[in-house]
Amino acid sequence: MERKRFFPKNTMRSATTEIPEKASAIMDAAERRIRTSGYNGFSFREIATDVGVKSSSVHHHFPTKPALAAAVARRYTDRFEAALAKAKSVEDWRAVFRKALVEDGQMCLCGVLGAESGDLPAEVSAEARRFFRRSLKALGQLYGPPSAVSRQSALRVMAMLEGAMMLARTLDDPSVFEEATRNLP
Amino acid sequence: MERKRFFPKNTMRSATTEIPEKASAIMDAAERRIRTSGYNGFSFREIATDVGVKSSSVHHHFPTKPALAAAVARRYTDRFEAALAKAKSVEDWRAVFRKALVEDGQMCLCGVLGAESGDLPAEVSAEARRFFRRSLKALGQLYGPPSAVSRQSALRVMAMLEGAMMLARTLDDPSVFEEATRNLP
DNA sequence: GTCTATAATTTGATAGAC
DNA sequence: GTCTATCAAATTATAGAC
Repeated sequence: MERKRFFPKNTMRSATTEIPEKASAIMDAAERRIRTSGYNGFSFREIATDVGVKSSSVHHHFPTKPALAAAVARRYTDRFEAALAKAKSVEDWRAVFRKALVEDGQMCLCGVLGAESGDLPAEVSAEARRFFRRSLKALGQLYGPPSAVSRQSALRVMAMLEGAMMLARTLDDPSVFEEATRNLP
Repeated sequence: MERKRFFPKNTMRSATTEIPEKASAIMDAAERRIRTSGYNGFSFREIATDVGVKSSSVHHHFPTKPALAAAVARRYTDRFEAALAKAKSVEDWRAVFRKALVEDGQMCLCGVLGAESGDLPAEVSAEARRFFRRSLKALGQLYGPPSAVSRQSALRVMAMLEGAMMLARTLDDPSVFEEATRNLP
């Protein structure tokens, strides 16, 4: 028994993202594929199959592949920042990366994009760059006011977390992540 | 004026690799492409164009795409180990990564493959795994005989170098690598 | 919004002449 | 070993009916 709706079904917005349900499902599928195979490793048809529609319907929501990937990266950055908005220590950061790796078995989306950023569409590499600029700024604040020292600490931690994730996945051994990131500065 | 040859021209071997000249040129092109765009980011036709032949000629030297990528990764590992055979400190390791990044503007081949290792052909991901296993072993020896401590040091340094490379490339700023990897343990 | 149909291109791979 | 020619499949993307 459905209750009366304040909005027609198709235009309902999720409380957090303001993105239509179907577009959200498409982005979910695309995010999973990109985090597994990279930007060049997914197709509109795969995404369509994942969601249960045809590829032309995916194009209706996202006109081009770069546009879809950029939207996914932007949402990823938003969620990442929300998850770490209240982070008090580098251990909170470590926990977010660990969770993605161990529970979801996934890489950092922007780590994957960054690795192949050599010839990514401009709008996609721009989102990857934005992710790291913002993350480094937030991470640096854990080490005091902006300075050469706090910046270096942020760079070291970010490099470590991203590198450890890639190593753990390649070696198919989560303990690699635990070992590499134990006792971060 | 050519001197007499001991081998027909086509089967001359390079002194270091024992790989025919043409196959070597194909691997050079493939390596450059993979380190820029990843495994899913290159095609036989692009490689053929780079080398100045047709794609069917590439297939003559390497029957399939996974076979070509695996051969490239194997040769990369060999060269990497040769370059670091006499390494006395972690600074030597850092120098090799820096050179690739700054002088050649390229990522670590196996770092790129590792990032998209989620659905790589088995023979390709196996080579990426082999690269890191062997590298970690060699790197650990800088920190004394095999132990939990030397293993952890190797993991930390490797994660840092790979992560710093990816960060520097994504942000298009070599100083990111310098900062992140200054004063490695 | 989703579908069918299709265009235009690219992909990995093979057959066979030279 | 390299070429031409070709294949079957997949790719991104668009037009238009419902």
